[in-house]
Amino acid sequence: MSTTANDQGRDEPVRWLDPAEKEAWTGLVSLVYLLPERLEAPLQRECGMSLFEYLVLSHVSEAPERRLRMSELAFLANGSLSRLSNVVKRFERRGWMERSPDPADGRYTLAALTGDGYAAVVAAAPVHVRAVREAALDRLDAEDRAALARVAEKLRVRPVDLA
Amino acid sequence: MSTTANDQGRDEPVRWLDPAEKEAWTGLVSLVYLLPERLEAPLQRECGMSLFEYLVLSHVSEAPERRLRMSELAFLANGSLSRLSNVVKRFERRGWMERSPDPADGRYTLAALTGDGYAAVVAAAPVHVRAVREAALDRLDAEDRAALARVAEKLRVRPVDLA
DNA sequence: TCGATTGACTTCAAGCGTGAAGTCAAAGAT
DNA sequence: ATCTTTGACTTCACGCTTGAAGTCAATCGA
Repeated sequence: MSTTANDQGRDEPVRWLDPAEKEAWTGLVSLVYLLPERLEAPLQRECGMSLFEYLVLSHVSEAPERRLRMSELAFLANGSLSRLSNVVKRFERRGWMERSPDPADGRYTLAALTGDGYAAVVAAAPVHVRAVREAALDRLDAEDRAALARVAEKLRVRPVDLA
Repeated sequence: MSTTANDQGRDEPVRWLDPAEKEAWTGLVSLVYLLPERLEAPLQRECGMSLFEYLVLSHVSEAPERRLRMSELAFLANGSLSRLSNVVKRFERRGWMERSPDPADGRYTLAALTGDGYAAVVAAAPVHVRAVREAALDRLDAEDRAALARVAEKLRVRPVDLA
């Protein structure tokens, strides 16, 4: 069913997409589906980790004392708490991360990088950056990149808004 | 590990991201992770289908005689053949699609919508369009939308390139 | 002081995607 | 005519995400 078809009935009329909107939308959908795989493949092949796993490790590596609260980390990595919890559990098994209650407030859990975890993300960073350049950044000019940042800012939703 | 950190060693020097590049990249990553869920939720809740499932049905509904070759459909929906095969198998079980060898060339499989399948996508279309508008299009101006289409064209990779 | 409430986080069963392995039709070579 | 090669597609085991259900710490009200 084309999203430019006629109103199919509902309380308020459906505002179908015009051609320019459809082009933008189709483009966005293709990015959403095709881009992750292109970022994942080199990371999986060369470092044995997914893009999400890389992002998690990367955010923690940049935090003070290389530790973050799980809720903050979930937000930074754009994932759910349950997804993050499963991922960090796997990292604990690999010896890459450790979890502990936050001394300041027991309701929070801190996730910290181990030495092995830090080494893994340091090794993966160049692979990731190379993939990011090849898949995206090097194919865009400054105007494109500015537009991406602008669009993302306008569309971004904080996980709290999903609750 | 920040993607703006120093070279960690490799054959050719790593071209770390500058601040503008990092902002664009961070924005793109958040789109890739957060957008699908916002499109999925209303479709799952109101129509019992995922975004990918909707896209598959939608493309077939727009094809001549509401039938397409699996390879073409996989391309249009931005998914792999094995993913599509699994999805269409589920659609067959629901009574929404049928598969048959292409009479013109037995190497190809045709996927066709049934009456029930067509009704399902017709019902889902307004839900999808509403979600697309709320999550993305209505938050962007014409310049943003043009930029999205342009960026997607530059980054788009056809599935054949992934082989 | 104590019970109720709220929010952070974990767990795990169910469902889905991936990708290697396999099947099959058509094309090409001999 | 027959065998080999190629490409389309399917299958299925494995691993991952989701989200409901549950646990636990801190806060609030009586």
